Amino acid sequence: MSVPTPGAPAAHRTGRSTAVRGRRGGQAGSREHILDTARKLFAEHGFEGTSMRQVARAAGVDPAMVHHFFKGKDELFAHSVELPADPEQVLAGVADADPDRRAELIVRTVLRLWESPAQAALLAFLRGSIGSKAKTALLREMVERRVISRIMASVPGPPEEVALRGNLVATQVVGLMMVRYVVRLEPLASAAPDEVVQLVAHTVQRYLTGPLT
Amino acid sequence: MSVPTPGAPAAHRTGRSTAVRGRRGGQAGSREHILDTARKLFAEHGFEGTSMRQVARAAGVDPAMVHHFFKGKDELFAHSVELPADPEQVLAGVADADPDRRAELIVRTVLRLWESPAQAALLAFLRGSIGSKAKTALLREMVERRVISRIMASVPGPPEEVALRGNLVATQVVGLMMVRYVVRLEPLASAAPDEVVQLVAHTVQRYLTGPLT
DNA sequence: GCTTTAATTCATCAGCTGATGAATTAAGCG
DNA sequence: CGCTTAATTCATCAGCTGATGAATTAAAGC
Repeated sequence: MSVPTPGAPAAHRTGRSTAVRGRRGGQAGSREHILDTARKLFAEHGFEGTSMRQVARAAGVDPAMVHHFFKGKDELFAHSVELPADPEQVLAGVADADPDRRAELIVRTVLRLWESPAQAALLAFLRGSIGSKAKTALLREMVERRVISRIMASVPGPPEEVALRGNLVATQVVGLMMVRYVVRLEPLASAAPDEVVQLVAHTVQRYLTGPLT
Repeated sequence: MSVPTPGAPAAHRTGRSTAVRGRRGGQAGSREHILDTARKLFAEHGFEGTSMRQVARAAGVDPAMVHHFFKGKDELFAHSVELPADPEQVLAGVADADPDRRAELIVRTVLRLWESPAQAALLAFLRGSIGSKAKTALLREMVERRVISRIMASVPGPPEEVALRGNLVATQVVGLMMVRYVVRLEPLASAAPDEVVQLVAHTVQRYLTGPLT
C-alpha cells in the first residue's frame, strides 16, 4: 500500500508545498523484476528450496535489494503469490450462474486462470502451500472460505451435504490442476482447454447437483 | 543392501570359520528409529524443509549417526519413502480385475494404502515430489510407468484414448488424495472409506470404460 | 545548487547446512 | 582375554542462509 505512483502531486491550490518532494518510488523496474524472478524460482523449487540470494542473483541485483523492498522471505513469498490469489474477482460470475449449469463455467475459469501469465505464481503458491503442514493449513482455510463457499453458493440441499459436494468438486478440480499443470501427464497436459472442459465438466456437475451415489 | 541380519552364520560345514566375526549390525534400534523420525519430519515439512540435524535431534541421536547409516540427505529421503513405493505389489490384483468393475477396487486400494501406517511415508513422498520441478519429473515417470500402466492394463481402445483415460483416472484419484489426506477438507477427510468409495468410484469407472464426453 | 527521498551497494553478522575423518565405546566370538 | 566389527561420539570444515546497518548514488522538486 501507499506506493506513490508518479503523476500529479497533491496540493496545488495554495502556494504551499504539500507535494511529495524527493525521488519517486518504483522506478528502475527492480521491484517488479525481483517479483517476477521470485515467482519463477518459487514455482520451480518451492518455498524452502529457494533462497533470497538465489532470487537476487537470478534477478541480477544485490541481495540487500530484496530485503529493501520486502522485509523478509515470508513477505517476498506473500507478494509473489498474492496477485492470482483474489478468488473473489476470479470467481465473480460463478456464484451468480445457475447451479445446474455451473460446472462448465467453473472448469473453464480454472483453465483460463492457469493458462494465463499467473501460472508461475500459481505453481509457486501450490508448491509452497503443499510443502509444509503449517502452510497447508493456510491453504485449507483459504480454499474453504474463499473458493468453495463461492462455488457452492445457492446450491440447494442440507448444509452437510452441500459441504460434501464442495469437497467432491474440489477433488476433481484439484486433481485436474495437479495432473495437467504440476505433474504434467500426457496427453492431458497438452490437450486443448475446450477438450478438457468437455471431459471433466460432467463429473463436476454431477458432484454439484447430481445424484451422489 | 547387504545389511547382515542376525541369525545363522554362513559356513559351518568345515571347521574353518568363515562366519561373521565382530559385532552384529542393526541392533540398538537406531537405524529404524532414525527412519521413522525422518519420515515424520519429511511428511510435515517436505524435503527442503527438513535438515539432517533436525532429524538427528528429533531422534535423540548424534548428527553423524544419520550420515553413518545413510550416505547423505538424498539417500535418507530415498529410504524414508521407499517402503510404500512398491506399486507392483500394491496394485497386484488390479490389473487382473475386469475393467468394467475395476474402479471400486482401485479406489479401495488407494484408501487402504493411505489409511495404513504408510501414510507418513506417502505424505513425505508427496511433499518431497511436489516440492521441486526436478523431483516432480521423477514422480511423473514413476506414475506413468508403474501405476497408470497397471491400472489401465487390458482396458480396450486405441492407445491414445487409453492414455487419456488413464490421465482422467489420475485426476480423480490424485484429487481425492490431495483433498482427503493433504489438505484435509471436511467432511471428506473424516468420511468412512466405504462412503468415499461409493462417492468417487462411479467417476473413476466412467473414465476407465464409460463414455468420455 | 541544495534538499529530500528512494534506489543501490558494501561489509558484516551469527546461525545453520551437509559433510568428513578420527577417536571412542560396545557387542559378538574364538 | 584379544580380535573383529559395528555403533556412537567429537571436533571441524567450507559454504550458504536470512538479516542488518551504514555508506553511496541517482532522481525529483525547490
